[in-house]
Amino acid sequence: MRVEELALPVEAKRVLLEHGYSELFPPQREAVRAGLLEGRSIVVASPTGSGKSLIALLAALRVLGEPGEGCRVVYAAPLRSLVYERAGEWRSILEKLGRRVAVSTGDYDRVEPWLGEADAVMVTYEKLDSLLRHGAGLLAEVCVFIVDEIHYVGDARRGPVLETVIARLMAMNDGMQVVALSATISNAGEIAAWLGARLVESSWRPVRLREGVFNNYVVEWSDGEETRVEKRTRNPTLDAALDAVAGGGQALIFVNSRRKAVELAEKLAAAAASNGEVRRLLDPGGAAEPYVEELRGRHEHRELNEKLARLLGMGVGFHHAGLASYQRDVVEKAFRARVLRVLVATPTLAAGVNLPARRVVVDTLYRFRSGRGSEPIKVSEYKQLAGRAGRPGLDPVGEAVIIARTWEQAWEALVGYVKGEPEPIVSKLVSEAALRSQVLAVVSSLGVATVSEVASVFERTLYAVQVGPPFEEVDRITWVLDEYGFVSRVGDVVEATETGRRVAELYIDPLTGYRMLRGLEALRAERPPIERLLFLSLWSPDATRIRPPRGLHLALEMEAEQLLEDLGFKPYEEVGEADIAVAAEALYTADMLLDWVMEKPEDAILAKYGIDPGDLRAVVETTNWLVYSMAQLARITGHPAATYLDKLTVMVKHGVQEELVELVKLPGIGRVRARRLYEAGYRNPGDLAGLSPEQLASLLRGLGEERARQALVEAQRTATKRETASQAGAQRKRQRSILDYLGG
DNA sequence: TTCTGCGCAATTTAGACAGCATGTC
DNA sequence: CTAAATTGCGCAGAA
Repeated sequence: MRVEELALPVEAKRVLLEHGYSELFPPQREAVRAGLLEGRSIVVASPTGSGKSLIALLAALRVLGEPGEGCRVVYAAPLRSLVYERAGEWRSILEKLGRRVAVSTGDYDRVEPWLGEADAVMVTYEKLDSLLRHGAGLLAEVCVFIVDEIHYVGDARRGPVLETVIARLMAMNDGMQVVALSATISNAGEIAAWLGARLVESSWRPVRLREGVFNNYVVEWSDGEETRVEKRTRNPTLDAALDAVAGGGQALIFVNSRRKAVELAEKLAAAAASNGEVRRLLDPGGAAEPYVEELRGRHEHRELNEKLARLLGMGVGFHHAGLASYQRDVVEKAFRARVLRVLVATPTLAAGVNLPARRVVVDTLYRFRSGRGSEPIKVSEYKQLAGRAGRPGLDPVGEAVIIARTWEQAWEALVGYVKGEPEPIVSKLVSEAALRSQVLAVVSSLGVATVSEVASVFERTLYAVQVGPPFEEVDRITWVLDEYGFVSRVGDVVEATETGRRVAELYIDPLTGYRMLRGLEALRAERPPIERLLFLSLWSPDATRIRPPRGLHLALEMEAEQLLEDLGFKPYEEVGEADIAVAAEALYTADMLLDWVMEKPEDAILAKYGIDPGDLRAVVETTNWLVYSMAQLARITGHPAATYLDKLTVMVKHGVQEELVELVKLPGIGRVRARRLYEAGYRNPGDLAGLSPEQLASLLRGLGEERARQALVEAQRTATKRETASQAGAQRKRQRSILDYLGG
């Protein structure tokens, strides 16, 4: 079946051909035969790389393929990176057809103001949930809903969001086409039945996959063949990788800890240094230079950049979530350019962007899970890793190799994983945390409703299909929310309170909101101590925390107990031991954030707390959101610290003291430059008025004149707006909501 | 007094979603 | 209240 033959508008087909799509892959053909282009709902369960993204695009083109009214297409995926990657393709194609594609994720900077008029809206699951909570009108006009990686419904943390969103969207849009894309799963039929969809199952891959188990320097492949592996480094994992490199391919090693990722990369580099053959196998020659320079040229993250640069220069890399995003980018690009022959990575790489290699080496099938010790990963997780093997066009066959350390392990790997079947997807909707959040969202959007009306929203979830409608659980949760003060329940009738509605919109866990409000009661002042405010944000189920070293545990816990008591929470009575341990972590993380807002240099913070750039970024990002939420809660409850919390939001985001809050809002001005300006006597945007772009640029190292000009324009704008605002006097502006720019 | 080697105890252990366009006398 | 792997520590004995 060829693209030309498809029942799509001529123009759409022309653009597809232009982009190199001509012949359909088998799963794509089957999807079309199953009615993809007639608007049938479809579940496609097939391996990574089998062409599911074109299936999604075809579904969009069915309704957006020619100019005219059309209707809305929503695409949802679990990771921002996936949304952006897909959006790039969609834009290049749909925009040629006069359609508007909007991307909306939690990255505020990238929200298009015209989201409300977009033809295609591309979002993360949570963002879609958030749009629903804000009552975005566009969601009632969806005719095609594409859910990528739908197997995430089985994920304990994110699955409940996904299945509720799907249920609500299906209920809102009768006859909506649902196109769900999934990895291979064992109960795809059940998922299809849930969605009222036809099932397309396929094991077809663009490159054949061979799986095997390494034991005692012999790889036993699933087809019974055996290959000997040469001992080059005496480390089985590295030798299994080098074996593929010797054959002209690249290898991707998956490990279960960051330390191991770095360690293996270093070991391989050491082997290259002492062994000529290994060195020749890996040597990137001058090709590594641009990547190495990019890292050495930065003046922050010195230690990590030097380590990474040294390794990249030898053709080896590591990759994990502790890296800053530019560092990850460099590593990914270098691997794609085949400058790196071996890359050692944690599972980030398997879930995120597409980065295949001829051979995938799975160092271990075990992973640590807090509270449960080391336990075997799921078969589906292994399949996800193995699925990265084989670069289309470059490798004749992809190979996945599991490293076994004993005969027993080898047997388990072969029988349980290589020949194993992925687990079925099971709904995780009914958990306290998931339900309280989702039930509040539903109550909040329904207005006044009976408990059974609320519960009926969950009738179209996967949980309802697998277990039955969760009526009793929903009923119970409404009482919990009533206790928190976010819902008022009288008899069987429920209604969200004002704070309840705001908590739902802010997208924080109701427990987070409840704790914040209670804690704020004990901090009734205009300027409560920063560390207490930070602690309150960090002691929440939504927060990202860093782990204190063991030695500090006892002291931190004692301090945490005291702090909890001061904030009005009774340790051991209402706050359990586990939450006190969380509080100790929160305290430690608050210490770090305090250094951050005191403008301690980033590298000094990383060293002091033993963390990597990516960790600091994660803490800053989530805490910024939580402090913002706390500020909002303070505002609507008339708390005196509201204004100060607004400032703290900016201080956390940029890592600055209070006096730099205004300066740091200017584009191109971060914590370092703002401090420089301040010390030079420019204490707020208005002070910059007399400066020319050249003057500003020369004042701030590394800032180009164009960026300087933009900063000055913004400074000018801020200064005048302030004047008009004060002239406007008592006239109070309506509280803005997200709807103002959603057009909902 | 300092260094080395051994065995046991202590320590550590992946990832990444969400809000928002301001506020003074 | 889990478990594998690595690091840290204390101690004995040698230099």
